[in-house]
Amino acid sequence: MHLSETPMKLRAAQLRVTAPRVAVLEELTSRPHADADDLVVAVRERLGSVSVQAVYDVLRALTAAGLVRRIEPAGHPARYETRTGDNHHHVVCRSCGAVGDVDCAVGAAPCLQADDPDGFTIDEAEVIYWGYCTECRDDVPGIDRSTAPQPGSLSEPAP
Amino acid sequence: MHLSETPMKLRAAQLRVTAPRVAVLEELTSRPHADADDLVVAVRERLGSVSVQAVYDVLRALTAAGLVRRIEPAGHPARYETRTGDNHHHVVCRSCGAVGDVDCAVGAAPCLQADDPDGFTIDEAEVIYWGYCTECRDDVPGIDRSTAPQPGSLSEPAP
DNA sequence: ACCCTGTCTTGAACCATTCCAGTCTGGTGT
DNA sequence: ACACCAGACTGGAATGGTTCAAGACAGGGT
Repeated sequence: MHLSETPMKLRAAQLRVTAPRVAVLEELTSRPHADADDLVVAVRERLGSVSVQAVYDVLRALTAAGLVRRIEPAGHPARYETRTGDNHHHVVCRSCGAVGDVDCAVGAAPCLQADDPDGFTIDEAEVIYWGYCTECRDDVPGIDRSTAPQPGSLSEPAP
Repeated sequence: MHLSETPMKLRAAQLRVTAPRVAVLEELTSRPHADADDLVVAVRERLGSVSVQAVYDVLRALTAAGLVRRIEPAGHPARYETRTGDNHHHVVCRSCGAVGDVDCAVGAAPCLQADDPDGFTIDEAEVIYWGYCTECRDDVPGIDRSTAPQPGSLSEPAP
């Protein structure tokens, strides 16, 4: 995979090719689920200096163009990833905020057909799994599904 | 339903019974999915004056005790609801942020069994449906599933 | 009735993100 | 090649929801 194809992606998305954009997009490819701050640091290592706002601006442009997807887990800063278009969801560690990709076991959207959405017109379903990553489960003693803040959805099977 | 049973709920949850707590809990029962600011206003109408921090504090205590559930839709302030423990999810209006309850069509958690969560120990699955409420769909001309920012999960049925 | 723990108040800080005005530059047309 | 201009970047400041800190106060067990 040649990195030089990144500019072509930008072009294909009707976006100008600039150093910050290429840098953000490539860094994001090599480290999925990075947050804005991670990217600022990473891009600065590449280019010497970039303003925080430039990174946010780039991320907004890329998101609008559909090249990156924004994930906003409650209580954590937004994460970004380049894997777009496929129906996948995320696991988030309650402790360290680590994010992992999860393909829905059923493949795509069977339970995502909402039952009676009060007249809402639904166009997207977003699933976030909460739990603990391997490291945090080991670090924090006694963490198991029993110590979770809320019993939560999974622990209540259908009546 | 007597309002006076609210203190008993607090007691049952090992919480002290105070005016702000009773007020927050009862207001939250009568207006589900209220955000912190709504509650500050509502509680002030009842009690004359309460500090914003008291409301946040009460909400945190109630949430920790499992009496209320916190919903944090990306890009909107947190909402709170008293309906806890049952496996239900939410629809959020992209335009006005209105929130509605949705019972999963399948009843409970079939697709919520994550496939290969990278070693994560999952204890909860959170589903948020995005779309437009009845009013906003009418107000903003041309809104339909075709104008949605991202095609999203629902538009991609299983291969 | 007393005391202690936990709750409310006031005030300020926090953080991710956005807004603003100005300067610079990619890329298209001449 | 050159010039032009919409659109990107820079720096600085502001926003808004939420949380922290220190002190005054009060619920409720003893």
